[in-house]
Amino acid sequence: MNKCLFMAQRIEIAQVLSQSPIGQTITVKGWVRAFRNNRFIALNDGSGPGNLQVVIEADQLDEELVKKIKYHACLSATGVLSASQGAGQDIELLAQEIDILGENNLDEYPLQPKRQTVEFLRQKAHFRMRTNTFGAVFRIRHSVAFAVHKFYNDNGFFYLHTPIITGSDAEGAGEMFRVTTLDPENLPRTEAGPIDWSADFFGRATNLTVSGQLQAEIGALALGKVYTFGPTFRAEYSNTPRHLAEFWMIEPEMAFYDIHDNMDLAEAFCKYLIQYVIDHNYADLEALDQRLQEEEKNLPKEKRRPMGLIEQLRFVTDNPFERITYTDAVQLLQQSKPYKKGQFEFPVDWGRDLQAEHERYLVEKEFQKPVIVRNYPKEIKAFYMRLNEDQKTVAAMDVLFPGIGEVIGGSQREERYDQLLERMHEAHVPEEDLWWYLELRKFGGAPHSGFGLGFERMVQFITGMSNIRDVIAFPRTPGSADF
RNA sequence: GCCUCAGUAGCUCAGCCGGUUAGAGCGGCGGACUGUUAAUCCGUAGGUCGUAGGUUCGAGCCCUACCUGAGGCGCCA
Repeated sequence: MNKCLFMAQRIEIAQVLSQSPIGQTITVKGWVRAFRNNRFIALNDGSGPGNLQVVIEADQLDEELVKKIKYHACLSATGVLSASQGAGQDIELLAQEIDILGENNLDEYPLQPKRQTVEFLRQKAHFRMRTNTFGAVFRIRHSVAFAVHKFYNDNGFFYLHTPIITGSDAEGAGEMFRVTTLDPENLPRTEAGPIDWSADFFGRATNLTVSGQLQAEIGALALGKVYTFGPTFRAEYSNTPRHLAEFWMIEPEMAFYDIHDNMDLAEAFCKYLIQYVIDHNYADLEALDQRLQEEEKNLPKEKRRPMGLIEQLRFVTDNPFERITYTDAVQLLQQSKPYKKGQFEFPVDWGRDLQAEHERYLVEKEFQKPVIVRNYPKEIKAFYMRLNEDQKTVAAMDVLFPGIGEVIGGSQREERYDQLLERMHEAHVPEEDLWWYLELRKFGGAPHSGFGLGFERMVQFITGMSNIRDVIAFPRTPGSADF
């Protein structure tokens, strides 16, 4: 833990616990997690999962002040750090001075010092970060975000900010949110009747981005290796524990990378993020691991996770991802037990997309580790993916993780002008909208690849949180945009 | 968007076959407590049973619609 220069006359509890400056007089500030026996305060300031025990002499403090030491009240404590006489902790602060910084009214405060459901806490998003679980989740989320930048910076990538408002709606990545300043009560019309978007702010119809990929390709074909990391918006009515209307996505794009280079990068990237959290947030992981184990105690064995959280993370970093082609995956599925027993709800045929149940079988039963499926039929994939020599498949790849499914989708891009144009026509993508995308191929194009990683899905996997709404501070989902 | 399940005190839940005044634990409030670890002990308050209709002598319980939440599916990251 580095010393912070901007400490506002206090020392952070994470630093106290890691350095144990016994004998020194220090000031800590934080929120009360428990007040026991009129004497012991468990104080947490969010700097880490650990609490500092603050010991008071109640008869030496003002009675009114002691009454204000309540659950989740905020206070400042100054005293001498000492070895603890109690069994539960090594050190404690013998307080000489206590200042209440923010009182709490427990009569109306919704949180309680006990296990509360994530569904309840989600409705109290302004308080939930004060709990052990969400504190751990959001410290880890920060670490993953930081590790993203560190990984790419250390590997020679340039961070490219792609636009959040975009005029292109030709990407086919889902329904978009319209951005407009027009008055919905009084929309300008052309003489023929439709809405006149040329009268809108940008002189054209605009939307929130569903992907920065097409713009990232511009960067890759000039800077070599770039990545984007920003918010992404999908106006899909997706009501699942794995979807958000507003989420964060990381999209690296690399010149001269083929599909295999792309898969190598994707695997190394996933492993790096996980390893970074193991190295920097181990105590938070332990807390989440323990929470999951307690939660699963009451479940029947077959519903429990096959591994503990940390065990599973290590398993992913220590083993190569399985790599198979779509064609092999279909064969494997057709030879599988659930297929033969008719246990799959959806058919498995070459040319159909793999369903969630099929992906789960591959990842959780067949291989029991992350799987990268590549070379999908061109009909079920996007127009910009590179056509393979068989003329039937494209150089697409999906990285599938246990529990959360697809965490990465990517491809080698079609760099051949004529091929791309043909695919655009087949997919009914208007070429006049993407004239610049086509020109990239016309003027000094290059083979290149890239992928998109769903940031929250990765955080979900690393923290073990089962609902994606619990790994983003303020989730946006259909019908819900509170806070 | 489709399907399934749930909604009873602040939270988590029980409530039999439709039958008197709806219960528990935790939390809150009042008090005790100087070595506690989700502290403990004593006392106490707290409910329009999601909403609106309906069936019935009688509805927390049955029926219909709606709202909210969760899970599954589709779409995907």
